[in-house]
Amino acid sequence: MAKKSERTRQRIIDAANQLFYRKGYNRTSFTDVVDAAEVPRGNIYYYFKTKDDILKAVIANRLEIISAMLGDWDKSISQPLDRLERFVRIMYDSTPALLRSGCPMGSLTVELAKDQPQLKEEAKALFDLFQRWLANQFIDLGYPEEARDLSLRLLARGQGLIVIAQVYQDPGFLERGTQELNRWIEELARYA
Amino acid sequence: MAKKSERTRQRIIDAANQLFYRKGYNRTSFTDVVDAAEVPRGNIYYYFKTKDDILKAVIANRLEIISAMLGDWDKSISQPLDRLERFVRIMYDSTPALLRSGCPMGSLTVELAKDQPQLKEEAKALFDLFQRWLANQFIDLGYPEEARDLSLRLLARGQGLIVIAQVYQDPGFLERGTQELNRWIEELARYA
DNA sequence: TGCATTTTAGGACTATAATCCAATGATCCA
DNA sequence: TGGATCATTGGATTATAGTCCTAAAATGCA
Repeated sequence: MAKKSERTRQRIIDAANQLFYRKGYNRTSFTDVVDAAEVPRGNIYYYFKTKDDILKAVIANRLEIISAMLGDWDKSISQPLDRLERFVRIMYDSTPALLRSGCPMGSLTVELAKDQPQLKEEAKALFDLFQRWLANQFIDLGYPEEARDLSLRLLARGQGLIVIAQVYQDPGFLERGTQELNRWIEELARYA
Repeated sequence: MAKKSERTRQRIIDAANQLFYRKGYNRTSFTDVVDAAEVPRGNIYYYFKTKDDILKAVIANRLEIISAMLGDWDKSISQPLDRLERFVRIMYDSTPALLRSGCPMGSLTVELAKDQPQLKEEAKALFDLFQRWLANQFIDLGYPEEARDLSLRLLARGQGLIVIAQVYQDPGFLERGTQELNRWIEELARYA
């Protein structure tokens, strides 16, 4: 059982993940992470050489979780239309967190895109994962040519809804916005 | 002539404004600002007691500039449809900066919204300014009831376009997106 | 011109950041 | 069981952050 150390490592990742989301990457300090993870100060360095390494591990962890989720959806939901609506629903279901801290993927990428290009590329992988999955659904829906553009448009509308809902602390706006997204998707499905 | 000191103050604001936009607020240091403004280290404290004060001055400065711009548009453009399209066009015209550093208003507010609520409220004033102006145009267009919601939707779509265009470094996506916004606005105008 | 106020100037100060180390303790296979 | 590797620990280290102070220079008005 090399499990004890594996669990410590995961505790660090989980704590960092939460902090990066709630405070932002650059405003989260090593001290914040070791305190939240309840790991002695020096120990964290055994697992991660730099703060950037922690971020990479956090992103890798998110990628795994999201991959698993999308895989589940692929298994449990047969129609592309329903899958797309499932995607929209997760936004609606996350309303409280989104109002508090924004989109975990969007806010992180926007933060890093400013002047940390390598880290931004890491974060972009989260977008890529969703984007490819969404594009596949649009292909299945009968839009092979437009799939990529449609997926980007859906992502963009989601990002915009979240930003404005957060700025104005308006859950109703998010709700109406996601409903409109569903209408848009259904329309696409109808005229496929 | 109390002008010399006024110009120094403005130099500090301009330098901070650029840096906050390009690097983000929290990653910009006092040292960055004094270096860029070419003001001796200690002197900046004569003008601003804290970094937060600088941010407030930067936001106040942006508000002035944007107010003036919107005022100009009100004067020089008679139709609400044309005014709305002027708004959309400024996004398209700013493509290079948006791809590099995102939306000056959106990225700042998203950064501060995470855990600097007072500063986030300051930044929100930028959104309010645009939002109210946009709502007025939608009122003039014949949508008094829906004006606020329409203005938020337009802001949201803009924010989404910018985020995705930046993530994927895709000016074409921004161009197509703004064109679609224009179509949407024109449709609204047609069926008013 | 002389005095009071404004502005400049550079460095000092404290706090906190990230990183690293060296000693210690636990664990595991030969 | 014993030696080697893995893991823990707290503090040391260095850099940089934001803030502040005091003295000098410049400026503007009486």
